[in-house]
Order: sequence, then structure tokens, then C-alpha cells
Amino acid sequence: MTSIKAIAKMAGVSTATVSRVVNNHPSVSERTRKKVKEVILALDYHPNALARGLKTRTSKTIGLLLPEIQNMFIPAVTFGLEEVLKENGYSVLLAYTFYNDDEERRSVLAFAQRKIDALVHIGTREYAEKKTGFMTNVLGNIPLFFVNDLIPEENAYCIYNDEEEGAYRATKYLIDQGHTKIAFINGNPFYTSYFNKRRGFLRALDEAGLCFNPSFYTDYKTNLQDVYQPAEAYELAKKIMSSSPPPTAFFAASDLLAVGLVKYLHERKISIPDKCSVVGFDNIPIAQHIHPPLTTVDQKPRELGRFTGRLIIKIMKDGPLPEKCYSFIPTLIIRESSERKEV
Amino acid sequence: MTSIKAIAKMAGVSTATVSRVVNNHPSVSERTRKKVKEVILALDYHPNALARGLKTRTSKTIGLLLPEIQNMFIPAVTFGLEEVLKENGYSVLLAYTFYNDDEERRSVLAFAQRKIDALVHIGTREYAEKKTGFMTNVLGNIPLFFVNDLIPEENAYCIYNDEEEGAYRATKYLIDQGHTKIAFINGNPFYTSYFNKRRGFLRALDEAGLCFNPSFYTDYKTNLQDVYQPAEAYELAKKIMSSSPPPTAFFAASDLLAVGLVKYLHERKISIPDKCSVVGFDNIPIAQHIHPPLTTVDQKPRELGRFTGRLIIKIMKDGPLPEKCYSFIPTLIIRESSERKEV
DNA sequence: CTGAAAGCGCTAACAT
DNA sequence: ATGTTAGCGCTTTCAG
Repeated sequence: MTSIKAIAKMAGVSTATVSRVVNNHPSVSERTRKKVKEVILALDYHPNALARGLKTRTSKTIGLLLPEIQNMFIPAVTFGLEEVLKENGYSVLLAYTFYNDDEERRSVLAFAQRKIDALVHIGTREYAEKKTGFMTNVLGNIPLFFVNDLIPEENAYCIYNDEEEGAYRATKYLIDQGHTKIAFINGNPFYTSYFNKRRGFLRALDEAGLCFNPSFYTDYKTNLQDVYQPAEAYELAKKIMSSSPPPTAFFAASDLLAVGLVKYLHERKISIPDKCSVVGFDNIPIAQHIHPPLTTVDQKPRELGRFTGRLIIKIMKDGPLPEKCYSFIPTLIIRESSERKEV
Repeated sequence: MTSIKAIAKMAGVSTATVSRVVNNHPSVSERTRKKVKEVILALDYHPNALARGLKTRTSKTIGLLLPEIQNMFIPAVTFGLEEVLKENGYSVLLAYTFYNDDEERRSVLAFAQRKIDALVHIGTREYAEKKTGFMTNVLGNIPLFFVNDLIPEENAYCIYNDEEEGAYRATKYLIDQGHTKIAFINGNPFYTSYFNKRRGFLRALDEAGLCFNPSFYTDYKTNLQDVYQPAEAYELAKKIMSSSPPPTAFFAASDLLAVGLVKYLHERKISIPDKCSVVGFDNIPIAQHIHPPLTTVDQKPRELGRFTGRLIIKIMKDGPLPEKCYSFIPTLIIRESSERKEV
């Protein structure tokens, strides 16, 4: 591999000068700069990031901690994030935690050894596991970024969708359509994400003076890591639809849950939205392509990733920011699975 | 950060000895080893991977090149891959190429500067873009791994599903069910993946003595990076179903395409599978949860990732292997979107 | 504006 | 079995 020494020799200057040219240090004469740049191009030289990192104590690398793959939300955030980080010369180290403390520990340690400059975690973590103490211990005082979770610690930046507001708007939309019997299929509210959605749902009900019907509310088996969300929603829908009178609308806390629900309604030949409206959450790519196209709440994951990337770059450049929390209002996307109820 | 020097001093030995202990070098007395280990634990020491990489010229890092996020296939392979790599002390650097040469170049360069030990590319690349010359140039002589593509170059290992065989079996299954009028919705055959599926489809037809009906075969607009596969399949289905007589079965080259097709059939109230069977490809998580559950071809992406991880570790340890190609037969999963045709 | 030299944290001969 | 030492490729004072 061609090194800085080779360039220096070739260009007839010292390695210090080459370094200055590479790092755009002003105090190099135009003539020298030009010559060095030529040699760099000719020899196709690219500085060794390991050596650089060792010296400067900044690796230009971001650690990305992912709990799992479940739906496209996390990959999409990742996509947007990497896009802007790469633009700015940063690389991304990836590790999965499997929602498992030991795995998380191992991953964070590997990151620490590779001297990441910042850590990003995408997705909501369990309530009990919010402590960032371990991270700070092994990583030192680097900034932590949590996408779609709220971590009330001082070194943690949070970038999240206001899922409560999203759920509130979805529910309110159904109420505005004239529905009064609205069922809610939620995930496990021990995850922030589902906890918040429940709050939004209840707030909308409350505000409209609708009373909360426990048989329209589901119990909490589904975990975030659970791929079988649709299957569970299917069962829950069956149960809920057997109440009399049954609900005329469903709000599902994820599109995956909505899909299971829709499947049940199809099988029972309950027409959507004529007999029953359905609203999901996430706007997974397939949501617009199922039958009928699903009304849902879009979280703009790629945008979220891009925003996070920009935030990281800014903080890397200018130091910590006082504002730790950045929330976005997700948008309701109305499709054919819900509709003005025929009066 | 506590360094090897701190440990050495604390333990009353030289840094060389500490290094030996850390790397399990045999020639250290049990007594010394024990003492050093104690200090390491007490000070929570973890060697600086940058320094180590600089010295040993092996970073214990794998570069992962991803074209895009489209469906869950790539994330799932990634998941399995990272799982076994991490187990073996390797980290994963992630970069997206957006199916774009310049982006790929930039990503590979960043990898090179970080001295990756191997490169993995997941997903199929365009025919014209198969050259690995650039990669080898900037990365040096490290092994290249291509998941789900076939790159006929000497330094490239290929790990792929035999998509031709998968498509063949899917089609043959429909033929065995008694179908003779089988339509095929394919993607862009300029990608290996769709090219192979077409071959499999045609081979099955041929073998059964069925003639190829051009109006049952779709033109090639869908690109791999295209999120709108379902929408296109919808249109294509419309066109194909207007031929007389219409086909009694569809094979779609991806589940995403199948979803668009199914939507069209639903809307036209064409019952699946009574009037028309549907077989997809990929077994995306949602496939089993749509209505009706989709017969499809499973590629076991997580397993594929795990296999690739194990292969990499083996090669890192024992050097290059003569066998460059590892293919797997994907399995047909029969669900309710296809069924024995009533005779 | 440029160069010499030290050193980031680690490993690997080479001594002993 | 252990220590000494040189050096991986780079940046950065400090001199000049």
C-alpha cells in the first residue's frame, strides 16, 4: 500500500507537508500543494484511517446498534443515516443486539475498541434496559443518539416520531369519520413505542367523550421482536369481533398487526371499509399495495435517518448541543381501508 | 483510556508480556499470566483495535456493501452474517451503493482506508457492472464474497440460491397441479436474479412440452431498485388477464410482484386459488399473513448470511479455498394461494 | 512555508 | 519465560 512516506519521497517533500496537503492545512505554498496533489493522484494514495485514528483519537466511524430486523423501519432509517454520514466522510459500524443485554454489551465493547466517535441506536428498548451507564463507561464521553426512543440521560440525543400524537391523530380521524366503536390492537406497552400509542389512542377517545370499552382493547402479548405480530392480530381480531356489538373500526399499532387483522376480516367476508375500517401504523412499503390499500401513519424513516445523520455531523463539528430531543409529527396517510362512513 | 502500558506497569511486567497474555501466546508462565489477567480485569482494559490493526495489518473488520433496501431479504442476510462474524471477533462496516457506480467506489474506498479484511456484497448487480477490478485495485488481495450473485472472477466467492432451480420447481409445481396456461410476471432480466428465474420458468415449460405463450409473459420494466414492483405487477396482471383465454395460474418472480397481482385479482373478484393460482418468490415475512397465504419460494436469507459468515471465518483462518461457488436449493412453501386444481 | 522528530497503542523479532 | 526495541502510518508541536 502506498503510504505517506512514498508520497513524500516522490514529491520531494517531508511527510509533514504531505499531511498538511491531505488535511487542507492553509500553510502550504500553492506550488508545493499542487505538486503533492499530483503525486497523490498519480499514486492513488488514500491515507490509512487506522493510523490516522490512532493519532488523532477520532476514527470517523459511527457505531450503529440495531436490536433486530423486524420490519423495514430500521433498515430504512439506517439507509438515510448512512447516506449522509458517508457524504461527510464517516463510516458506519453495524451490530445487532437481539434485544439481549449480553449481545449489546459485546457489540458496544467492539465499538469501543474501534474507537467510534458516536453511537446510534435505532428502535425502542425495553423500559428496564434504558440505562446508558455501561455505554458511557466503555465508550468514554462520546455522544449517544437514540432514534425512536426517549432516553432521559444527559449525554443522549433523542430523535423520534411523536407516536402518541400519531396514534391520537389516527384515532381522531376515525372518530371524525363517525365511528364510536373503535377497537385498538396494540403491541406490548412495556416498549415505549406501544406505550405511547396507547396514550394517544386513549387521549383521542377521552377528548371525544367516548368511553373506553375494555373488550375493544387487546392484551399485550406481542413483543417488538416478535415476527408473528400478524398471527396474533388475527387471533385478537377474532376475539374482538365476537363482542356484540362489534366495533366498526380498528386502529392497529403497526401495519404488521393490521395485516393480520385484515386477513381475518377478509376470511369472514367482512367488507373493508364498508363494515369495518382499518388504520395501521408505519406505512410499510407494502401497505399501499395490499387489498384494500391501508390507511396508516407514516414515520418517514429515511428522513429520520437523514436528520440524525445531519445532527451527528453538526455535533461532531461544533460540539454538544443543548437541545437533546427532536420530535417529528408522523403523518396520517388516508387510503381505502377507511372511508367516510355511509350515514 | 487505559492502555497496554498502564497494564504493564500495574502488573510489573513489560508490554510485550501483556500483549502475549492478551493474545494467548503460550510462552507465558501461569503465574504471570494470572497476574496480568487480574490487572486487565481490574482496569477493564480492552486493546485498541486501531493500533492493533495498524501493526498487524488485519483489522478484524468486514466491509458489507449493500445496493439498497428493498425487501427484507438483504437485512435478513445481514442479520445472520453479523451474528456469526461478531461471535468470531469481527466487526462489520456497512455502506450502501444505491446501485450507483460512484457511490460504490466511494464506499469501497472508505473500506480500503479502514483496512477491511474481506468484502461482502449482498444482492445481484447489473450485468454490465460485474467487474471487480476496481475493488481488487483499492482493496488489495482480500477475498470478495458475493451473496446471491454469480461473479466469475478468481478472487470472488459466490454464495447463492439456485434461483433457476427455485423458479423451475415453482413452475413445475403449478404444472403438476394441472395448469397448462401459466403466466409469468418477471422483473428485469438484466439482473442475474431475474435472468435465472426466467430460465427456470422456461425450462419447466419446455420439459412439460407446454408451449410458451408470449402474451403470458411480461415485459421487463421492473428494476431491482424499484419499490413499485407491486404497482407494476398490478398493471401487468390486468393486461395478462385480458387475454382469452386467461391463464389459470401465475408465477411471480418476487412476493412483491405477487402482492400487486393478488390485489388486482381481489379487485376483480377473481377467486384465489379457485379461478387462479398464485406462486411468489422470496417468502417475505408477510407472505404467510396476506389473504390468502401465499405459496412462495423460500431463500432462507438468515441461513445464507450465517453460512457466508462461517465461510469468511474459515478463509480468514486457513486461507483461500479452491471451491468458489456455494449454491443452495431454495424450498417451495405451499400455502393457500395455490391448490390442486379441481378437475 | 517547511522539516525533524516524537509518539499514538500495539506486536514481533531478537536478545537474554 | 520475559524484556528491549523498532516500527506500523499518520499528525503535530517545535524549530528554523
